[in-house]
Amino acid sequence: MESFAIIAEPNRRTILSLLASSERSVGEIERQLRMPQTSVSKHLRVLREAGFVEARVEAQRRVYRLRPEPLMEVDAWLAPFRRFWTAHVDALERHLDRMEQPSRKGKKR
Amino acid sequence: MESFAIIAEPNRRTILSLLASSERSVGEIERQLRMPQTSVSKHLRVLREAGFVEARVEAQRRVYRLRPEPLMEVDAWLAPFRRFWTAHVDALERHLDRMEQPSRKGKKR
DNA sequence: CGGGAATATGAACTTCGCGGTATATACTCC
DNA sequence: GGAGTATATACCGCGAAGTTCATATTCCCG
Repeated sequence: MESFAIIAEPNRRTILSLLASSERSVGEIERQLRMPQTSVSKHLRVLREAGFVEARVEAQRRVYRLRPEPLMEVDAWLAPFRRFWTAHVDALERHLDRMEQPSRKGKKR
Repeated sequence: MESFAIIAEPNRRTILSLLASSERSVGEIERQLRMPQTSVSKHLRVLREAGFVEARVEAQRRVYRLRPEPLMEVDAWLAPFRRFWTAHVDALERHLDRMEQPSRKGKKR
């Protein structure tokens, strides 16, 4: 599966967000997110195969942690659009500036 | 459908990227991306209903242009992870620094 | 060694979205 | 008003992915 499809799944995004704060075992994820263990394991498998996470074995636990690369890709795809929406917000601000009650002539800032 | 699911579709991402440079009519998209008109129209409908694009009617053409909000949401979701991978890249760089052939003692830079 | 905890895997079922084909709607120009 | 162009919609079939239930595997410990 492909990076964008991976993060299209809400449960997987939740798992990723959880792991963003720190690494966690399957059981911890299971309990904190109140989702069935089998489901957690499968999502983790998908995430692992796509390189979003990696697992360290610790006795009978598997501790999962984030890996940065795939999300960096997503971020890279978004980059070209940022120009666009900052421009938009600027335009909106200028617009609102012109809207702003014309009684007061001395502009703030 | 939800923002992340929308951009999970490769053709839709391509359309969005195309519109990032400038607005375009359905026919222009159809030709530049070599994809069937009916398919383009459907994807545009999905994108429109999710707020990624909006259409202006111009005679018998519809000219589509980007709207920033949904992609900004995606960007916002990504934000917390940026901390994470900049930290990682830094660690990697330090690691590579230590790896770097120890014969030469005077560091470059 | 046997039982229990932690995690993974497999199978069956269901839902959903995409692609394709056919058709409808809307506008323009003669 | 009829032909042609531009775009949208409806219906269908198929495959992919998610959920659940059952079971397998691995490890710990008394």
